[in-house]
Formats: sequence, C-alpha cells, structure tokens
Amino acid sequence: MAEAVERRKRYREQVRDEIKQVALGQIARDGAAALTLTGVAKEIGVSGPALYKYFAGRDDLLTELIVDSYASLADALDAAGSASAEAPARERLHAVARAYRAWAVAQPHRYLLLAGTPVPRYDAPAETVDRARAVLAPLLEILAAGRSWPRAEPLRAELAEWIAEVPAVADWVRDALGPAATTAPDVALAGVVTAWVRLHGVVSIEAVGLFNGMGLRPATVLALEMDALADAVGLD
Amino acid sequence: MAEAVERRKRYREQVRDEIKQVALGQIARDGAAALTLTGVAKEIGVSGPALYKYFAGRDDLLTELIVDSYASLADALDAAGSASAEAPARERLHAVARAYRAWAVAQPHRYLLLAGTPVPRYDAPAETVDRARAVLAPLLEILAAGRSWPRAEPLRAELAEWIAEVPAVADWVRDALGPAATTAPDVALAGVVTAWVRLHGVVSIEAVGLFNGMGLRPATVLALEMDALADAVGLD
DNA sequence: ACTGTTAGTTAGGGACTCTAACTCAAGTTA
DNA sequence: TAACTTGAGTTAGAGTCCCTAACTAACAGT
Repeated sequence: MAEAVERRKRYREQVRDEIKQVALGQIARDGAAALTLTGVAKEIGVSGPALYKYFAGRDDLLTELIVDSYASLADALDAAGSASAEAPARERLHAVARAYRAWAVAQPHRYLLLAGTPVPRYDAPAETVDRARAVLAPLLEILAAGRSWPRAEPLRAELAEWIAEVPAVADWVRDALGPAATTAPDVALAGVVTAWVRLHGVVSIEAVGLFNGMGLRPATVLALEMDALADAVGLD
Repeated sequence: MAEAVERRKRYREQVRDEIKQVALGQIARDGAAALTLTGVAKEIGVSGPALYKYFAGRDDLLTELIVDSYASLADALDAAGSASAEAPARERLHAVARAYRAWAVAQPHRYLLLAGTPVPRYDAPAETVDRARAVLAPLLEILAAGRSWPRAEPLRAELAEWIAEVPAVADWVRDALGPAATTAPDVALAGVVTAWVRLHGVVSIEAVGLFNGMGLRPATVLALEMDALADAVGLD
C-alpha cells in the first residue's frame, strides 16, 4: 500500500535526476538558451511529451537546475570555510577562493548558468536572489576579521545605508557574523563585495576561456587578488 | 561606368550596416545564440534568403559584429587615454576604467558578446585574439608608470616567461610602451592583467544584472578597485 | 471485477531555417 | 538596338523542431 506509493516516488525522483543530468550536458554543449524538454527526451531515449509529466516546461527545469547549482556552490564554499575554521583568516580566504574557482572550473557551464549572460526569455524567480546571497556567507564570516581601509570608505557608507534600509540584509549579516560580532557589518560587507567582485573577475574570465593563450595561471592571479585584499583589510 | 559601380558598393555597405544594426537589436532581445539571418530579414521587411547575398551565414555576421565591437571598445579606451594624456597616471587609470564601464553599460549585450558566455556552435576566428589584446593597449601605457610589488611577483614571473616565449606579445608590449620604456614589460603587463580582471569583475557583474537590488553603485566599486591597484603599483 | 492514478505513446498543429531555382532590373558591350 | 552580365530579390520546398491534445497500458487498492 504505502510501500508502493513510496516506490513510485523514488522512481519519479530518479527520473527527475536523470533529466537534470542530461539537461546539464546539453547546456554544456549547446548553451542554456537552446534547452528544451523535447531535446532532453530524445537523448534519454523516450518520446518527447513524456517529460512533461516531470517538469511543467523548460523554465521549470531551468529554475531547478539553477537552484541546485546555487546549493552546490554554497556547499562547496561552506565546506572550505569549515575545514579551515582554525586557520588564520588570510588562509581561510584563500581556501574559500580556491573552492570557488575549483567548483567553477570543474563545470564552467554551471557557473555561467549562475553568473554568466542571462538566459533570454527566462525570468528567474525571486527566490534565487536569496540563494545567491547565501553563497557568500562563508566570506562574510572570514572578512569579519578585517578592518576598513580608507579607499573603501565610500563603498562602506553605501552598504551601511543598504543595511539600514533593508531588514533582510541586516538579518542575513547578523546571522552570518554570529552574535559576538567584533566588526561592524558594513565593514565586513565591503570586504565581501570586493572579494566577490575579484573572485568573479578571475573565474569568469577563465570560464569563458579568455585566459586561453595567455601565459599565466589563473590560480596565480586569484591568489594575488586575494592577498591584495587581505593586505588591505589587514587579515593575519 | 565606375560611378555606377561605386553607387552599388555604397548601397551594399548601407544594407550591410542596417543588417548589423538590426542583428544587434535581436541579440539584445533574444541573445546571440538565437541570431539567424532569416530572423533579421523578417524584421527588416525583406524575404529571408535575400540576406544571404550580404553575409555568407550567421557565423559570418556574428564575426563581423564581434570585430566591430572590439574596435569600438578599443576606440573608446583609446580616446579616454589620449584625452587624459597629461594627467597623473592614477587619474588616467580612472579615466580609462570609466570609459570601459561606460561603453559596457551603454550596451551590455555587446559587452557580453565579447566577454560573456561564448556562443555555442560558434568558433571565433583567430584574429579576434589580437583584437582583444589591442583593447588593453591604453592600460599598458598607463601602468608602465608603476612598479612591481611583492604580492605580484609570481604573476610577473609567469608573464616574463610568456613575453620571452611568444614574440608577438613581446612586440605588442614594446609598441604600446613606446621606445623610451622606463618600466620592464613584465611589470607593466602584470598591472594590466590585474586591472583587466578587476574591470571585468565589476563590469560583467553589472552587465548581467547581479548588482541589482544590492544597495551599491557599481561606479563606487570600480573606483575602489582602481585606487587599490594604483596604490599597489605606486601610481601618483 | 471496477476504479483511479501514473507513465508513456502517437497524432497533429504551428513555426522556423536554410538551399535551390527562378524573375527582374540595370549596366555594359558589340 | 540587341545581347550579355551582374546583382538583388522572390517563391517553392525540404528538413527540423517544439509543444498540446487525446489515447493506451500497467498497476495498486477497494
């Protein structure tokens, strides 16, 4: 009785996973814009309309792929942050940066799904914004060990205002920093924004292949960028 | 005789321009992956196959759009560099950075055509690599006024090797720096790479819309990043 | 045996892209 | 003036593709 229903559910989940996996493969080959349920069905070896029992449509599938990817990236950074919990802040920053890059380089199309050219005719649901924010939480904790520096003053001021005006952000920062916050939220946030911009700068260039044929290792550039940031905010 | 041929040539060029303009509009709406000659023809109000007299195919059109865009961006940066030729190096760096961002923000789809997710099933011809390099020439001249700094040492070393191994790069650097080169090419190049990575970091995030809903002005972040770089390399 | 649910199929409408072959106008040359 | 050439543009057609609608098969439970 209930066992049969359970088995069905399991099978359903299994098929959904297969669909998502094949879809990712197609995205890697043909780009996210070309994703269609029928196309996935053909590759799976089943007739087109069958998949509409599993996903309402292309947008539905795409949304789930994006949400999954955010979760996966967040996990990777979280793991790096936790594993280095006892290390000096500078080393932790490097660890998280390496994890960010490693995740992106291992599956560039997935990274570009999150941070690349937006898919035309597709409106990401609002929940993805929160997911994106959650990814950066480990950085927030690490950069809370830093201080502000003169050049960052304008950015810090803007972020202070943002925190003051948007309660959701204030909550998020407070949670991520923990109760015994030694650094002001706006200062930590300024560091996070800078780190994120630099991470994305290096990683996205590598992901789209623009470093190809330039005699440099992206990891070198990334390490340099993170060290420069650590110097600026005074991480040990 | 020759006049008629001239008139035809002019008309042809005019039509090609119209095609390119409409194509850019479609790219902005539907993404580069969805670009087709037939689609452009429909919008122009002419029957599909007509356009095949002007472009061999979609890839041909796309290549020309990309080459044009590189040239346009290069012009913009060049102009900013020239206009500030007498200013201190730090101010020149800011000027070029502002020009870079302004160009990209005014037409994000065009920026993403150059530096966004690559178009699937499209192989950019080799010449685009040189075009891309040319864009950064103004930065090279400006950052030649800087020195190396300890954190950049690994990157500098890698670039020195690259310069030594690839004559084309060496030539390019020498040309851009001018004959009276006070700074070593590898040092200047390390600064350029860093500047480029940061420029792209800020600008691409803005172009894909990831800054939306974050209480900060991209220009503030960009200025901070450039100032931090100027500090590191010791620009006045 | 009967009912309800779920997975899957076939059929069909609608749209699109590009190749091939043809028309038409204009200019050139004999 | 008549024939030839060149280039722009059109229509016709083959090949794809996606998704909706309606139907069939299998299965579990009453």
